[in-house]
Amino acid sequence: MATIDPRTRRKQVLRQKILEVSREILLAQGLAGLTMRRVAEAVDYSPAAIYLHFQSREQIAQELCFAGLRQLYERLESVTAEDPASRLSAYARAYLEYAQSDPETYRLIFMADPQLTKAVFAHRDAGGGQAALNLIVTAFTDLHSSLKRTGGKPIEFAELFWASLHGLASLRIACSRALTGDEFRLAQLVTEKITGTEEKSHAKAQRR
Amino acid sequence: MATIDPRTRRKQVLRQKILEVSREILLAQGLAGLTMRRVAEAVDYSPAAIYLHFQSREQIAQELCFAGLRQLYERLESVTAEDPASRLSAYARAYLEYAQSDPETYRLIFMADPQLTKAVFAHRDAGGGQAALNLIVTAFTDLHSSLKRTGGKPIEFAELFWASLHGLASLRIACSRALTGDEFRLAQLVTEKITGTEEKSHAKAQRR
DNA sequence: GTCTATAGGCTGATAGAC
DNA sequence: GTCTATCAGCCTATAGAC
Repeated sequence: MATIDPRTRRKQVLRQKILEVSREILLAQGLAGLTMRRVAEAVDYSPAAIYLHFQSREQIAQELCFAGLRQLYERLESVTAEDPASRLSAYARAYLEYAQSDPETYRLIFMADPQLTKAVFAHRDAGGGQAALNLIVTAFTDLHSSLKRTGGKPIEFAELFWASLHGLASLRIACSRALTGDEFRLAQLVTEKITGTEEKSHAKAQRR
Repeated sequence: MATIDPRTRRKQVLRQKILEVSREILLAQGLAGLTMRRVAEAVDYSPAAIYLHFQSREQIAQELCFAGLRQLYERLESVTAEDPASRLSAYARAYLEYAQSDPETYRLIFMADPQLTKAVFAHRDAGGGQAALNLIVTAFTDLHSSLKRTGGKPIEFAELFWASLHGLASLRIACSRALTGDEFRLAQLVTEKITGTEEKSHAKAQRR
């Protein structure tokens, strides 16, 4: 498995470098600014050389999405709170922090191009998308069993939670003026509402 | 005010027709497919003629956004329920129905291009964006006074409500597979959670 | 007002020399 | 592997004839 062949290695390094500069270009200029020519110029090769490592511009975009979803998953996975409600509260914060940290990748994954989004979600295993949602579903399962609730499936609550966070993140990205409130506060609020933990959270807010 | 001059009239008619075909092209091919050449071909004029009615492609896109926001506002405004919680429930449905009825315009307004979104929200008066949010803010004001609640400002609840609906609508548009649940049901659920009217709504669900 | 023609760009992707 | 050169196409916007 370990490829020590220097030639293969150099190729992998260049491939990685292409992805790195692509992410920088994406961040600075958006998807429309991500052109093969610009990528080539940034890694100091000719445009044709890029095609030795990636089949198309589309494939570069897809790999950026996968990398982004992995990062998002890592942020969620690093949450350690045991109490399910606290865990969901931390997920909310982590989710918005990710979107804020790399808004253009977030936009690429969810907003830029429906074809791309569909392709990315089609082979979910390649990214952390499904894994991330699973974390949230598990938290709601834990929450409901701890509260002995019966109404509503955890997957529904998880999707609702996710949609709310996505709404906050994407409105902020699309137009910072759209929301006058702080999205972290709004996320905390919606988490309380969906988990039904308003009373507890006031004490928690004091502790902070 | 009434311009009966036939020349002016013909000009207005053509302008309107340009917007109509633009919306059709947008729906079929997305923003990238909306080019001056295609618009010109669809109205059977030369590309140059379009510039007599619109300064640029960007301006056409903006006017489509304004028209879309007006339509969204009309749908919300036609809601008549007096009880604030029921009104919000109906707003949720109307909002999702609008997004579903014209997904590419919805995408254009909120997802396609941050510059465009910012421009549209910058002169809000031109569209129904601010007016629509005001309806929701009013409903939350009514709700809170009827419930004699003190915690949280109505504008926060309104923005949260909006963001949740936008999250549902935009995830559905970006990737129909992303949400496994029915978004109307999820919207009903989040409305109940945010308004805190879960008990009532069960009775309501029966009545339907 | 409407046309033709065109300036002046940009793009993704490939063929073929080295 | 990497290059140069290029194909084949797209685009917005404008100048100037009619």
